[in-house]
Amino acid sequence: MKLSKKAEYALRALTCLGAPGAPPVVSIQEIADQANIPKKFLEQVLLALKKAGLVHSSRGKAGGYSLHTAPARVTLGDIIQAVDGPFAPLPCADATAPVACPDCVSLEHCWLRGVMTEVRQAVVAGCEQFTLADLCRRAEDGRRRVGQALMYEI
Amino acid sequence: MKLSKKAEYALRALTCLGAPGAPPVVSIQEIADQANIPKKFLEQVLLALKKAGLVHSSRGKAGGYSLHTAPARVTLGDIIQAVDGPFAPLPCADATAPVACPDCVSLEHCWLRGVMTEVRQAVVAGCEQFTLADLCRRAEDGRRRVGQALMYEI
DNA sequence: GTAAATATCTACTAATTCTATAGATATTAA
DNA sequence: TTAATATCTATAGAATTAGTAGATATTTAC
Repeated sequence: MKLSKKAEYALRALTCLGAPGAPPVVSIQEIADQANIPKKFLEQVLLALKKAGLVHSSRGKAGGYSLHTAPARVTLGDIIQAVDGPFAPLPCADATAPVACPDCVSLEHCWLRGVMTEVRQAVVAGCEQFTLADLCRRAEDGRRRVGQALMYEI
Repeated sequence: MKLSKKAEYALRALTCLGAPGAPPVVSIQEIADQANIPKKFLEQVLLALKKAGLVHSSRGKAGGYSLHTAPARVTLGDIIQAVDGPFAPLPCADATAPVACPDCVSLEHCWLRGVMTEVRQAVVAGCEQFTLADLCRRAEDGRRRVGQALMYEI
């Protein structure tokens, strides 16, 4: 129940791309600078976001990243799961590919499975309340109060 | 977003203590055997549960552990937080002792704090749907279908 | 009062996961 | 052809989680 650095960086990077006035394409280096993220680590984060279809990339000179989906259609849950993998308190409570836990003889008889499935759903619902558009708006509000230098303040 | 072994063992141990027909006091050794938990690790789990006021212990011959609170008044959230610490996606979104995150200049200006606070509340709500009594009932149902040997099947 | 069974405490080791870095390669535009 | 960029694979370092070891304190029964 703790936000990973990967997820934190993903949120910062995406709000960077979705910030009002942001250029249409932003390089890894620029994102790393603005959002205060180790560049090589950010690479991996952006790759994951790309794999999940959240960003688009272009190579070569003047290349970089841009949002692939409208900020209002991307939820906080989408972002976290893109970099950290699916929410699943137990292997048997995974939404799409449930498998039996090591100590269990079968999925069906696990007495925690139903419980953990509902917990997962609650987490997902909690994360789907918020869209990237919300995050960008909040980040912008924060910047207005504190100054442009703090783009990367989470 | 993954249940720790500590939490898993805590759930098994407590359902062990709260099982219908369980003796009023159960030793660590007996819990470890019934619930298939490494004994020395279980020690630490039970100490944490005791510190959180969920179980009571007695030493000496015929000593052991018993539930301190009625199963219907203990939630899944209480149990997980007792062994894993408070739910807090970010340090600034802790329910009782919020502190600024490393990259933040202050709590107040963090644009993620409000978001993560609501996410935490959703998780807590998801975990408070279930009480230890629910878990014990589900575990008992599972045992009836599969056989007493599978007490420890999560 | 002694022995046996128990919980408690402190410390350590092992395994795993998370975070970050390194370096080579491919692509694009000027 | 060069410079700026993304991509890929591998690895190192740090932190957390999981598990183990051994000594100590407490209680009951005899």
